[in-house]
Amino acid sequence: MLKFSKKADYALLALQYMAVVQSGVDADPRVVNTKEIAEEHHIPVELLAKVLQTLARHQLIESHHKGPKGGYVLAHEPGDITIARVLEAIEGPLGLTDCSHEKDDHSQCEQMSCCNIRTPLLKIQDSIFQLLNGMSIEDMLVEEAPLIIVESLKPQGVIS
Amino acid sequence: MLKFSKKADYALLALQYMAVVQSGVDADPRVVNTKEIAEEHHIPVELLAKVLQTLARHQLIESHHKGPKGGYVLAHEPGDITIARVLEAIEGPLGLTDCSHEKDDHSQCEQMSCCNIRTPLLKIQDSIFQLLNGMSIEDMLVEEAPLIIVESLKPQGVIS
DNA sequence: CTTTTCTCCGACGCTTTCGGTCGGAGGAGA
DNA sequence: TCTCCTCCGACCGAAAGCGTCGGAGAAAAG
Repeated sequence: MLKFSKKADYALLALQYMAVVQSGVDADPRVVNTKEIAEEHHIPVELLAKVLQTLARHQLIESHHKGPKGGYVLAHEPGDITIARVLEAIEGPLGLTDCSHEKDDHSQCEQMSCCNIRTPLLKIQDSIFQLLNGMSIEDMLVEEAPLIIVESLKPQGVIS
Repeated sequence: MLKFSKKADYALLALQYMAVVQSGVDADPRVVNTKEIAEEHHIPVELLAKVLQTLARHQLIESHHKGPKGGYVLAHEPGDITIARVLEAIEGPLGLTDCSHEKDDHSQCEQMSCCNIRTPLLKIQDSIFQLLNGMSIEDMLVEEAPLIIVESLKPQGVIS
């Protein structure tokens, strides 16, 4: 449960790799193609290609030099590409429950009227969003990942 | 993405309802049966039954008075039943990535040696765990859900 | 004591989503 | 102009999740 899909994993791997190459600390900044990333990380080429297509469609990356010597380039600074944006691009709008988003047909779930756990669940959801929005591809470049502190403040007057 | 399964939703709804009934603020404490919870929340009876079976197998609830006038009772105090425990009971051990847990056959994923995003992802995972362990069924009883603050401290010397 | 009724319990089938694969379109370089 | 390499969209099989059904057991009624 709460597991990232393979596509999400591949997307993060690819973006991190592209950021490393593009920042040019090891070599010259250059465009990278699908095959290179796939072989580097031992993942199926065709599937990664589809993932990169999706990222390009959501304008997180851009395809340059279509043809030989072509490839992808990050469309934004690594610090501007948050984990939340990547996940939303790959897997659509994210939310813990079905009633998290306004449906297009304005239909609401049957349990709405008698749902007593909606509010606390939305709290958890917001916290997770905050978490995923607070970390970006840039934070994945450094060896020491940023320290994230989660603090739970109990409300006054709870049953103890 | 990151969506709870229906079964997890039903489990939380049922546990919250049981806690309310068992605490006896509105009526006398009593055991509750599957049918009552299902009708109260408009969810399929049979599916809820299976969810409650799973919860009982993991000793989060106990079945009493098998037969007429029978039902379930919480096996622990509402404050001791955390969201994380419920999710683990329903959906198995939770983790963002495949390499989160030690496999029984000690096999590790192919990307292990070239995985540069494992550490930051584990950080996020730990934060979510902290979040889910910090909230319990008890916190779902009060109207005002507990305030959860997520704070992200950037490490020193990141690329800016 | 027998019967009935109500409950919990495990196994089965269907639908949807995810993971993976294939062929086609388009552009750059030789 | 030809060839090659890249990106792009559509297709298929597999797995998990969701929902349903019938059976076993125990308590209460007669």
